Amino acid sequence: MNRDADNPAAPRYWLMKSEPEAFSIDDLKRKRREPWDGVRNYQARNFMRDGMHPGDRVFFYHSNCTTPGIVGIAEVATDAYPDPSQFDPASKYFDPASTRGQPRWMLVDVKFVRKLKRTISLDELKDHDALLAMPLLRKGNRLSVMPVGAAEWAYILDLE
DNA sequence: GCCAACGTTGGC
DNA sequence: GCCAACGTTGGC
Repeated sequence: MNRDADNPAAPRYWLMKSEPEAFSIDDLKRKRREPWDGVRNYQARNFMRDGMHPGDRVFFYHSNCTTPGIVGIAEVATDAYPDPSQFDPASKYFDPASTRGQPRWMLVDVKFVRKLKRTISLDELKDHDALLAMPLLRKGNRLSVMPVGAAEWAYILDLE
């Protein structure tokens, strides 16, 4: 995470996974903006809490589906704030160990930018040596929020 | 602080 | 639905 270290205001790039049956790019398009709730992994939380800022660009990735891959572009709309679902006993994301004084889980709002003209599938991404260093392509990786390098971002957009 | 058991993610 | 990979939990 030292890219753009000399320019903290430079836009950053991310990838966020969602299962389309739970929340798809079309859902985001319809709602235009959505709190990215339910992240319960510390590393993913840290990226949102410490790394994300309004204006950062996000690849929207569909996971756990027929054709996993990048399907659209979104934008970070807020700085991180406590995920309300952690306080809601009726939510499946409820965390009894979290308190409002010391919330454990943070989120950002994400807004729709556009769908890609086509899905750039995981299979296709794997075919490009320039992308092999991406955490997304590392075997066994389960992170749902991860940084994307500026060069990788541009490279992937060129595939579209 | 180790590590076995368990739960989850997510590709296939 | 299977299962590899990985994170978390909790007994000790």
